[in-house]
Parts: sequence; C-alpha cells; structure tokens
Amino acid sequence: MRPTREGEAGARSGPARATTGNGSTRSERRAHLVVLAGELFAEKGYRATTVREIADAAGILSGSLYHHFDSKESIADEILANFINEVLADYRGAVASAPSPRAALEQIVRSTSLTLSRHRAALAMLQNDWSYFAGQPRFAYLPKALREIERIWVTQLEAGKESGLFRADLDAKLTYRLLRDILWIPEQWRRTRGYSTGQVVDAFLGILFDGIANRA
Amino acid sequence: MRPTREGEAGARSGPARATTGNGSTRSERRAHLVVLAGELFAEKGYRATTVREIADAAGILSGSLYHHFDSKESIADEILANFINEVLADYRGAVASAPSPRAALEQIVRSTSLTLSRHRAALAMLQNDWSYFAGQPRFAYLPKALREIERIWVTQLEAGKESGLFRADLDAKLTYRLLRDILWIPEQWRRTRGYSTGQVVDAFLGILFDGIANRA
Amino acid sequence: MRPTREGEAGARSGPARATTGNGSTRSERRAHLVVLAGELFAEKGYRATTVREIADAAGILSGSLYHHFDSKESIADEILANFINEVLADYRGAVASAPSPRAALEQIVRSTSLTLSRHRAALAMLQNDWSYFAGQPRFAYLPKALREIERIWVTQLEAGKESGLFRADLDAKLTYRLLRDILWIPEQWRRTRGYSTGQVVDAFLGILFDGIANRA
Amino acid sequence: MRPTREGEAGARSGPARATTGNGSTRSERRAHLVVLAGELFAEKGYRATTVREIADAAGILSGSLYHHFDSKESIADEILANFINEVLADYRGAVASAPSPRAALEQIVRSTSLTLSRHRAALAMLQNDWSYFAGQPRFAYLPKALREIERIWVTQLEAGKESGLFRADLDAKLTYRLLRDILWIPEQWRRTRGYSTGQVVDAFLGILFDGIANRA
DNA sequence: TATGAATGAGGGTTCATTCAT
DNA sequence: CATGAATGAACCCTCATTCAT
Repeated sequence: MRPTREGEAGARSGPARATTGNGSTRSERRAHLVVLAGELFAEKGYRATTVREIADAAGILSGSLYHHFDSKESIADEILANFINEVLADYRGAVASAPSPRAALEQIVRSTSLTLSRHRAALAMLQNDWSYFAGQPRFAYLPKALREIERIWVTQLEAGKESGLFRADLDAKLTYRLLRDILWIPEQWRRTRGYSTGQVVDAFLGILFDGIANRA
Repeated sequence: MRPTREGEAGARSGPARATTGNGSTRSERRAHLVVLAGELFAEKGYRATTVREIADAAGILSGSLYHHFDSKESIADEILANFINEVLADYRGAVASAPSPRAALEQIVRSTSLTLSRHRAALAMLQNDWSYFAGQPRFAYLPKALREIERIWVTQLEAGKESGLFRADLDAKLTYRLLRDILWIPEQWRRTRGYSTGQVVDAFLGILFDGIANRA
Repeated sequence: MRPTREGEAGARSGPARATTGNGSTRSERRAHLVVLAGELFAEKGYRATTVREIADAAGILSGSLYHHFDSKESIADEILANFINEVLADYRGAVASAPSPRAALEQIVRSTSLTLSRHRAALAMLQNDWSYFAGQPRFAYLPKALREIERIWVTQLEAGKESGLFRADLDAKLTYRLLRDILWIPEQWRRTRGYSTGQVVDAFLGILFDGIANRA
Repeated sequence: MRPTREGEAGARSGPARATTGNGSTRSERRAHLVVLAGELFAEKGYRATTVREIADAAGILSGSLYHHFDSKESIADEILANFINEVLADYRGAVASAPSPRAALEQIVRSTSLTLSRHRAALAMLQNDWSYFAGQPRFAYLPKALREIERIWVTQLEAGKESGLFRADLDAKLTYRLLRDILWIPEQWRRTRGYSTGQVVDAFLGILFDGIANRA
C-alpha cells in the first residue's frame, strides 16, 4: 500500500540516490552524515545547528560536507521528506486496511508512533523551525502533507460519529488538532524518559477513547 | 494568593523594575518594547528574531534598544519570568481552593488556558528554543518551574485515583506528560483558528475526562 | 536635457539617496566607500575584489560595510547605474543639440569621453565582468542601455550617409561596434599613459573621420 | 618564418610537450581538455571558470584534471602561450615580407584577425583577467609580447609617415593604442554577430585608412 | 588514469553588541 | 534617549588542490 508517486515529497536531488553498484560505501557515508546531522537537529533545532557542528561530529571539516550535499537545507530536505513520506504511508495504509474508524485511528496511532520515534530529528525540526520551513517553497510539501493528515483524521472521526461509535458532540477538527499535537510533540521537549513507546501509546489510546474519569 | 518570594523567577536585574516616580513614561516605553519583542518572538521564535527587527517594529535603531535592556536575553528573561510566575500562581491557586482533584484539574486547565493565551510569546519561545534556554544558568528557573507543575498534576491525579474518581489503571506521570503537551502547544504550530479559547478548553476537558468513545 | 525617468537605471534602493538635512556626513561616508570600492573594482575587476579588501581600504572591518550597503552587488549597482545614466544623458543631449550627424558624433565622443574618464571603475567592471552582470536580472538595465546607445550611433551614421556627409559604403552597425569598442576600452588594459583625454579624443576623431592615409 | 626560440613564451613545463611515441592518446586527451577549458574561459573568463566546470565538460571529476595539469594556471599558460607565439609569428612574418608599411599593416590586420578568431579563449582571458596575469612572474611574457607588438606597429606607422604614405600629424604610439584595442576586443563583449571576420576586417581597414568622411 | 573523499583558505553575509556624538 | 558607525565572531558556502584506493 505504498503512497502514490504524486503524493510524494522533497529530496529530489540527483546524486542522493546514486548507487555505486557494489556494497557501496558512497551512500553509506552519506547516510551516516544524515543521521549525525539529524541527531544534532533533534537536540538543538535545525537553525541552531551549524554545519561546522555537523562536520565536527563526523570528524571532517565543514567544507567537506559539501562534497555530499549541496547545502544545509538539502540535508533537512532529505530528513524531512523521508519522514513525511513514511507518515503518509502509515496513514494511507491504516485507512485502507482498517475495518472501522476506531480501528483506523488506533492503527494510525500505533504505526505513526513507531515512525515518529524513528524520526525524532524530523519532529524536532518541524517543531522548532516550523516557521522557517513553512515559508520556503522548497518545503511546500510540509504544509501540504499536514493538510492531508488532518483530512484523514477528520474523515475518520466524522465517520465514527455517524456510525454511533464516537460521541455525537465531538468537534472533529478541533479534536484532531488536540490529538495530533499530543502525538507530535518532540521528545526533547517532552523528555518522557523511562517509558517505552508502547506504554505511551497505550496510555494515549486509553485517554483518547475512554477519558480519565472512572466509569459508573 | 501571591506566590511566595522564594518560588519566584528571573528578571531580577535592576532597571527592569525601576520607577521614575511620576506617571512614568520610562517604564511605559520599556513595557511597550517588551510587548513588541514578544509578538515577534511568538511569530518566529526567540533565536530567529533579530534585535534589528525588534527595533524596527519600535521605530528606533537596534543600538537604541540597549538603553532599555542590557541584552536580547534580558528581554527574554522578562517575558519568560512573567509568564512562569503567573502560571505557577494559577496552579497554586487552583490546588489551594478546589474541593476535589477533578475540580482542581479543571480549574488548572481553565485558568492556565487563559494565562497561556495571554503569553503566546513565552510559549513560542519555550517550544522553539527550549534547548537554548534550558542549558543556560540564567534560565534555570524554567526547568525548576516545570518540575513543580508536574508535581502538582501528578499529586492531583494520584489523589483522584485513590479516591476512586479516576481510573485505577492510570499512570499519573505519563498522563501528565501527555496532557501538559496538549495544553502547551504554541498556537503558531497549532493554528487552531476559528475556535475560541473556551471552545478549545471544553473540547479538551471533554476528551480528558470522558474520552471520545460513546458510552453505551 | 536630463534623461527621462523611464530611461533610468538601477540603484533604486531607499537609504542610498537619503539626506540627513545638515552638511551630511552620512552620505559623504557612503560616497567615499563607493569611490574606494570603485577604485579597487577598476584595478582588479569586480569579482576579483573582495569585500574585505574594500573594508581594509576604508580602515574598517568587512562586516561594517553592511551598515552602508546591503551587499557587494548593490555597490556595483550604484557605480554602474550612475555611470550608465550619465552616458545616456550625454548621448541624448548630443543628438538633441547637434546641428548635423557629424557634429552629433563629435559631441558624443567628446562628452562621453569625459564621462568615461570619470568612471573608470564602471568601465572596468563592464569589461571584466560583463558576463556576470549581463546574466543577472538586477542588471538588466545594462544590456538595455547598450542597445539604446547602439541605436543612437546607427541612426546618426545612417543620417550622415543619406545626406552625403559620410561614405556611402559604410556599414552603420558594424562601424558602430568598432567605434564603441575603441571608446570603451578600460584604461587598465589600454594603459595609454602620457596622453591627456583631449589628445586621445582628437586622435580618435582624426582617424574616425579621415583615416590615417594621406590625402591627395 | 618561425619565431626564434628566445622570443618564445610560457608553457615550458615538462609533461606539456611530452609525446608517448605512438599515435599518442595521451596528448590527444590533454589537448582536448585544453580546448574545453578554453571554451569555458572564453565564455566566462578565466577566474570565473572553476576547475569543476572544466571537469564536468570533460565528463570527469575535478580531481582527475590534475593527472593532466599540475594546476589551473598551467592550463591558462598553455592557452596563452600558444596564442602569443602565434600572434608574434604573424607580426614578424608580416613585416618581413611586406613591401610597404601600408602593406605590412594590412597584412598584420588580416593575419592577426584570423589568429584572433581562432583564439577567442586567450583573448577573453587577456581582457577579463589581465590584472591577474600581468602581476604574476609566470606570465611575464605577456606584457613583454605586448611591448614587441607595439614596437612593430609604431615602427611601421613612423615609416609610413616618413615616406609620405600616412598623414604627417599622426601620433604613432597613440594611433597604435587605439587600433590595437579595436582589434583585440573579445567577441563576448563585442558580440558582432552576423558579420564574418572578413567583413569586419574590411570595415576596419576602410576606416583605418580612409576614415568615415566622404572625400571631395 | 580515474575516483571519491577530504582539505584549508577564503568568500559574502549576519548579528548582538558597544560607544562617541 | 537616540543615532550612526563600527566591531568581531560566527555563519553557510566555494574552490583549487591533494591523495589513498
């Protein structure tokens, strides 16, 4: 259930995907640099991270980074686009295969949650530097993806309301906004250390569907 | 119910509280500058806002700002400390006056929510530049305040569990983390336009206590 | 006989023309920097001159230049636009006041020649970095001005041919190209030291109208 | 009528002249690279052309160029020295074989003109980056050659004046400067499209000897 | 010969801050 | 109090060049 080509985002630049044919140290080195950069971005934000810091982390000089990437921005693009594409795939997969709105939302939360934890960097960048990325044409796919995600949540919530699964007084759009926020909070601000992703997800789903109040 | 002096934060530096004795244009001008700076911080984050932009907004030159503040950081300090002190006051007031844990939490959400909407700038700064502030001694009161806030939530949640008000399977700490996040998301990322603060709060409380599932 | 507003070029940026009202050290300093930059541009070309060199020549740090100009390019713009506007004024003035094509061309050569010698920097920049400027939208007025200059020469040459003043076998466009080149050669390449501008102009006009061959 | 060894210029470095003995792919590859580099130099100037661009044009990586040349400068040296040697040969040949100063100048113009059009790159480099080359010991042969060229022109012009061929009021040195300039303008600035080299030369000679004014 | 990775110096530019006027 | 000029450190990026493979 891969996302269709036309829904895909960013990271279009040529050599990025180049393969050397053999086991390929080329892409490995590159990928390693992206990971290093991502870790720094996650810790201090995209803007606050300098290319020198990335280069230092890799044990090379800052100029040498430009052998692998055109710009600091294209590193961000790579991280962000990979993340967004994966999230969209999660969402589309969930709605396509789930038997009910509740199941769909549950699967979205569970799968996205894993994806999110594997992309801390992207999340931190989105939170910290949203105003920066949102304004640039190169990253126009970001707001676009967010709109699709909202559409999916709202659609499922409305469907659940109509079928009597969810409370009738629910404001779908508003509910989505609140929920998305809670899921997308970057760990650096959240610092929920000591809990596994599974625990967090279960707690979230428990509150989401049943609230914290004791029944009857 | 003012917070005690020892719980107070930041903005200790001299001229900030200075009064001219008369009607005081001095501090009015100063306060105006803080508001202007705050608006910019709210829009683009603290680091991403330049002192030149603040000065431009005030119709003066950037150097002139330094007659009012000794640094960009001290503007941040003023904004952040005011915010934190108010939030702490909200929390302390709520637990002191509420008859039950549920009432306490409800009042916390309602009062904090108002405070938050009056301090968009502080919120944006906390979200966008948390890593920056968290690391500096000058802003040590920030993590400290967060710890107190967490303590209050957890205490109320535990009390509610013990008295049978809240579900017994609730993980208090984890629940708090999820809830705080939802409340503290800055509007710029949230962009929940078209909803009043009251609506958002009600929706939040609805989900918080009862979940989204329809009760049979 | 000023050029009309609509024929004017570049250097549109605001503060550049700002006046302080008094004797005005502001614009003087700025103008001085433009002169210094121009000298360096004339000596080594625009691209080959670094902003650090300009700053050094002015006895300040490179960053301080940006208090006066947005960019290195805007210094170039100022130099080039001033030059082009003056040249166009020369040309338009000459054709408007001269009684015959020969007189017009003679006046063009004489007045432009003076203008050119006062704008060595602009000339050098045009020669050395033409390919750079010609390709940038900001400097689109450059090729445009060149086209107008060509039009004027060709018009006068054709008029002279028709009236029998000039040789009938003259190719106006080709002649213009050859002539313009000779006039616009930057001195740094030409290095015709030891001759006054007047001498050079007379020599040029002598060859232009009569050739080097002995008559009769 | 080859130039004597002692009048020769540049490109002395070892491998440049190396022959492999066989049909020689080695020097063919090398020569091809020089041509490619020359085209780029002609288009954008020597300094403005990067070794990466040259390598790209050749379909190799920039580092690989250094198996053929020890520096970017040595490519320039090769281009410039070839050009200068050919021009000097033209001049020496012309004065040695022409029956009169007028014939000598005419032949110089005609033959040099061809040489020039075959060496656009060298010409562009000389114009655009004269200040760069003129200052370096390695390229000392450039100003030296220019001096010889001037000497030849002046000698012929003076001879023509003495024999009554040319106008007596001609300033030989000044005339030469004007004339050389017109001939040496690089095409990129000149852009005299639509005219053959022959046409340009004829037009030039027409003006040179007879001026543009109608006789009698 | 060619590649791919890296160097290191330097490029234009930004920005918080200082200070004489 | 404000200005205008300047600082100095840091920023992202470019480029000729080197070298192990």
